[in-house]
Amino acid sequence: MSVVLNFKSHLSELFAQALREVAPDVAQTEVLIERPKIAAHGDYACNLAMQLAKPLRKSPRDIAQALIAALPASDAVAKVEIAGAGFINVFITTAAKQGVVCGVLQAGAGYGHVHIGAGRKVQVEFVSANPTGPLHVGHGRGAAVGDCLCNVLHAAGWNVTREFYYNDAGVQIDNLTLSVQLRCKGVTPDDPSWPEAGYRGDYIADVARSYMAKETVEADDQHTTGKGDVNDAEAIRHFAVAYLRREQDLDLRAFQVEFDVFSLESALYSDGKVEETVKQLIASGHTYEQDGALWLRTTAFGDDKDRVMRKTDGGYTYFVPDVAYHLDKWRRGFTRVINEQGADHHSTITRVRAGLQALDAGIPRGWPDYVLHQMVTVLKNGEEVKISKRAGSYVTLRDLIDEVGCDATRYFLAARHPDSQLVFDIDLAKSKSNDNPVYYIQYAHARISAVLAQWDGERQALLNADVSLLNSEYETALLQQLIDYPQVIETAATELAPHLIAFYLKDLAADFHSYYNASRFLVDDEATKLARLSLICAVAQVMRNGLALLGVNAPDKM
RNA sequence: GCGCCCGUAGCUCAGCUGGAUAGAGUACUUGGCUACGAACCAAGGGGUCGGGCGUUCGAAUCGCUCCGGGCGCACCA
Repeated sequence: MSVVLNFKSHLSELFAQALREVAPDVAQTEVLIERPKIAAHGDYACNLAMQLAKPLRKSPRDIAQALIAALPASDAVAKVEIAGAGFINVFITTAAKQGVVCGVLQAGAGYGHVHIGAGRKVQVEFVSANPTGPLHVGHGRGAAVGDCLCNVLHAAGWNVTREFYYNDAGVQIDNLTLSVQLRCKGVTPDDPSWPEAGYRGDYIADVARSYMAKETVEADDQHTTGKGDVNDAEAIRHFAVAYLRREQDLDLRAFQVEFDVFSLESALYSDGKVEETVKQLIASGHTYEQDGALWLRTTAFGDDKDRVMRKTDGGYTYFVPDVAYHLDKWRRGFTRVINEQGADHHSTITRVRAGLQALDAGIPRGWPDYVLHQMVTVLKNGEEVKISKRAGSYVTLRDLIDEVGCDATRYFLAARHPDSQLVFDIDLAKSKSNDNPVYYIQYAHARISAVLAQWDGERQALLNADVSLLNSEYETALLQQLIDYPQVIETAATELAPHLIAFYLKDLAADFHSYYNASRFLVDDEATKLARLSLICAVAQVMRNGLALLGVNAPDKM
């Protein structure tokens, strides 16, 4: 008997065959296999008969009857029945389900990986904060969601590149330079002369102090030393950017997020890529001069108004290097790019895509993809927290990591649908109790580790356990969870919804805790003991795999 | 005013490309450690899925509309 590890696709194939025989005319109909919510409705259900009722002008139940008669035999299928309006419910044999234990133990860390990506390249750009201050909670959400998404895509068979884009040029950096310079001169933000757009956080003073003390900072393998000259704006700019990039790098390291590539906006200028993009846009005929500025006719590509490319002062708006940057991504061979960013930047989507279309470079209309996360509100003692000492006007990612730890921060920031606003409750994330889902999941893993540690056998023996002994309701539920895991990864990857992993793990942990309370593992009967241990060993493996996708530790003790 | 996102139990949220009786956690009420870790488990109450109309055999899910909340509408990023 061959081991079936993906029942959904297996059944889908069986029904497709039956369909070709029963109704060749509509054999193109997509076969959907779903998991019913109620156990009495079987393990899998197919609604094909109901879909075909109209085109075939027959009753769903008659069609279901015919489909069942034509269904090829399979070792994995125990029973097929018609229910309700014409659902076809399929029951999987327990033997086939029990096979998953061996499957998990053999595949190990690779269990759950699927191949929908087929090794294709995908670039995920996330965080991409301006080097003008420490990372804030919003960047944290971007980091958690983006990193988890990358892990999920990798597990789904994609060849992933993580990229961070630094906007180290432009007006924001001018403001940063000015702010640091003023601090060097001893001017503080409460002084009346402090500019409206200036940065007010305490960290600006740190940068100024470090620059004046001629310290050396290291960022991206480059060493930058403060010149100590209050009047050299260029030196201050250079130093401030390096200083803050290092600071952000340290924030990311503390959050255990790593990038493959860092791209700099300034490099797009020095490499001539911005100029080249402008020339190409002009050549494509979608630009015009008006009021002393150069405009791009983005309205021709779905934007609600045209955009300025070159300002009257001769500088380019951020939009031009953005287009140049994305053209560069395309030329690097990324036919798929996903930009993860805060929803407050959503207006750039239309603009960047319009700019790329205007280039006539053969880039598809909907390229690149976007995942936008909504805003984060931080709550403490039931009240919203809006400021931090260091940054002044916002809560930093570092504040959260220091207060609740890396694991809990990552979990909470990744465990929500990106589309919904997030309330980060510091008290909840900190609580080492049953109301904290992170500990709930980690505790399940630690419990399994503790049981296995007390068992004096060889792990290898678990591979030969008689899994046919696993047939209690608790065991059946866990087997089904293990079977579902690859499907969860597939859905999370196609929907770009990493939060599904977090919910899955909570469900898996819940089923395990129930099992734990209802049964003993280290029993006298050797066969029973091995069977149960092999199951919980497989559960622990899947927990490790899933937690790794979230970037959360799976501790053996806590 | 225009665009994007959201509205599901008191609170925080799931609900996969429409499916059968809408689910968790938390809070509240009860019960379970001389048993592998009680950071756990079991049981109970709690809902016009924001309102309305439509499409469909079938809608929390799709479409339209209204109400409410967030974000964005720069020659800032």
